[in-house]
Amino acid sequence: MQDFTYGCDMRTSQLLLPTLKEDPIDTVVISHKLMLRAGMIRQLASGLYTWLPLGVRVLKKVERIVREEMNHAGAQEVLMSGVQPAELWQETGRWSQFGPELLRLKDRHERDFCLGPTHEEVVTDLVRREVNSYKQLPLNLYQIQTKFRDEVRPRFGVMRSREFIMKDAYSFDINEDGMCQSYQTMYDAYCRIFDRIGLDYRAVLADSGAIGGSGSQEFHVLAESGEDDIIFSDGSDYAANIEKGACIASGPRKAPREDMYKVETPTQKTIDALVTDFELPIEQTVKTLIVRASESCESDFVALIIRGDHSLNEVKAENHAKVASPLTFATENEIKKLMGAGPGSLGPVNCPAPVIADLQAAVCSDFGAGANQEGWHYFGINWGRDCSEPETADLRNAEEGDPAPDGSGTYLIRRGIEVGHVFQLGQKYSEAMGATVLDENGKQSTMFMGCYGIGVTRIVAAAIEQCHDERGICWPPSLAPYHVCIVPIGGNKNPAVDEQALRIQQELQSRGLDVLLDDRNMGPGPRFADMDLIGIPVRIVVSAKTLEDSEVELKQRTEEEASRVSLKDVVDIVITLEWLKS
RNA sequence: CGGAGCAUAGCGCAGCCUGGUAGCGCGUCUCGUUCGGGACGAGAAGGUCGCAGGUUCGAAUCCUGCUGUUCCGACCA
Repeated sequence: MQDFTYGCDMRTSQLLLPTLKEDPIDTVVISHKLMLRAGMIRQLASGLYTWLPLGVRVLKKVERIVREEMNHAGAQEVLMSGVQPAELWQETGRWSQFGPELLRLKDRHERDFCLGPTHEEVVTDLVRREVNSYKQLPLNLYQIQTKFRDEVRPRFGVMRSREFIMKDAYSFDINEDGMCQSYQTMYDAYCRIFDRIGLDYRAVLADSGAIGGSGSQEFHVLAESGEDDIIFSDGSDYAANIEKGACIASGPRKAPREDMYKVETPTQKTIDALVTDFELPIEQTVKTLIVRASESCESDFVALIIRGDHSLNEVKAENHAKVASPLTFATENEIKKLMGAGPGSLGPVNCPAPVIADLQAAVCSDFGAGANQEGWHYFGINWGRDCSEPETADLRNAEEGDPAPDGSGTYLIRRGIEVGHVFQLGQKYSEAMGATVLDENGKQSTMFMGCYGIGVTRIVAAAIEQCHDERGICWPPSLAPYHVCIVPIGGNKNPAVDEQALRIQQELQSRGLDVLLDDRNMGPGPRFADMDLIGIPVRIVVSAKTLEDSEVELKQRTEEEASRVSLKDVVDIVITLEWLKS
C-alpha cells in the first residue's frame, strides 16, 4: 500500500476527481455508470478509455494482488511488445485464421504487424530461442500488459472494451504430466487471487473450442449483468459454462402406452402451436434440426433431435463427429429436397438422414413429431418401434432444475462475468513453431504449454457489478482506492478540526493505510455523497460538534449507522478493522 | 455485418415540425454569507449548433453526403 502514498493526491482538493451527480447517458450496466460518475474513467473513443487517478489506484491494487500471487506460484514476470510481427502469426496460421478483431497494421517499410490480442506466438518464440534443455523446465512466464482486440461491438464500458489490461501467463513443460501440474498450480493461484480480492466467483469447466487442448476452466464473477450463462450443481462443486455443462437423461424411458397415429396439422408449424392446439405436453414433443454433416459422415446432412422445450447447444453439436464444423443449418430448400417436407413438419419417423437424438429426447415415449410430410404429424411415437433406436448424444443447453451429471443435485443457472481463463494448450503452438528442448536422452522434445489469462480491467468492473448500492460503489477493501476517507466539517470556525483531521490522516498513513482527506471547501452533503459514490470503505468525520467531547465519528460504507469513537483511540480502532488488510 | 437512434456550453437537455440575431438546469470563475447529507445572494466567463456541400435574402432548423457515437441483433478469447 505504501507504494501509493504519494503526497498531494491524498487531498481531494488536489485530486483530479471529476465526479458526476447525474447518470451519464448511454450506459446500461451499473459498473459503467459508476466508473464514469466516480471519476475513474473517461471514454476516448468507442471501446477506448482513459483511466483517471482514482481508477488507476484500483487497477494497481488488482495488479498488485495478481503479481504477488503469480510470483508466489513461481511464475516470472516479463514484458512483451504490444506490437507483433506478422511472421510469427503466419507460423501458427493464425494470421489468416483470426478475423477482423486482429488489428493489422503496416510499418513505414510496408511490413505487416498486428496489435497483440494475446501473446502465444511471441512467448513461444522467446522460449524456443532461449530454452534448450529439459533442465530449464518447467518454466512459467507472465506479463501484465495492454491487449487490443478490435471487438465488433464494444459495450458496457471497460467490461467489453477494445483495449484492456490483461495478465497472461504461459507455462512450458517437458511432458503432459508436467503441463497438468503447471496448470493445477495456476488454477490454485487463481483461486487465491479471487479469494484475496474477495469476490463471489466460480471456477467452471469450459469448452476448449478451436484452440484445442485437453483442459480449460473459466473463472466467473457472479453478477446479473454478466454476459455468460454458467451452471452449477446445488449439491456439489460441479460447475460449467453453458457451452460445456453436461446434460444427462432425467431417468429411463417409459414403456409405450399408445399406438402411433397420424394427425393433420395444416397450420401447426411450431412446437408452441402443436402444444396449444392439441393439448400435448411439451415434454412429449421433439424438434428436428437438419444440419450439414462432417466429411467423415456417410451422408450430407444429419438430423438432430431435441425435446420440444429444450434448446440446441451449438458448441456440443459442432463437437459431434458427424456434424460439420462450423455448425451449418440446412437451408429450407435443402430440407425440402432431403426430407420431402418443410421445417415445421420434420420428425424421426422415416427420416432419410442419420438421426442423432439428445439424451433427454431419446428417453421420450409416446411423443409427437413431424411426419416428414407437409402438414402432418405423428403422435404416440416410440423409439425402436416406430423408428429405429437413435444414436444419442448430449446436444442441448442445460436448464435450471436439470439433474447434475454427477448425481449430486440439480442445476442452478446464474450470469457470470469471465475474469479468468486457464487453458492446457498441449503442443499446438510449440509444434507449429518448433519449440523444442533436449530431453534427458538427448532427443529433441516438443514442449507442452499452458496459457492463463486474467482480465485486470474487467475485474475492476466486475467488482463494482457485485459491490454497489444506490449511493455508489462499495469497494471490497482489497481494491479500494483508499481505505479511509476523512471529512472535516467546520474547520473555518474551529482550527482544531483541520488539525485533528490532518493528524489522523498522517497517523493512519504511517500505519500503512491509504487515506484520503476531503478538504474541499463545500458543505458536508456533497462531500458525503462523493465519498459514498467512490466507495471508500471507512469514513471518519471530524467536526467541532464531536470534538467538544474529544470524539470523532466513524462509519463503514456498508453500514447505515455511524459510531462515535474517542479522538485518541480512532487510529487504533481503524487499524484493528481486520478486513481492511488484504 | 444487418436494423434503429443520437450529435446544440464541461454534464444533462430545450429550440428544429412552422427558417429570422442560441436558451434552460447543474457545473465553472469572482465577492460575500453559509457548513452534519448535493446551501444562499450578487456578478461573470463559456457554443464557427459534429463536418462538408446544397436550397434560401437569411439555415441549429429544410435537402444530400460524410464522420463520430449509442442501442438491439448476429459474431466473439
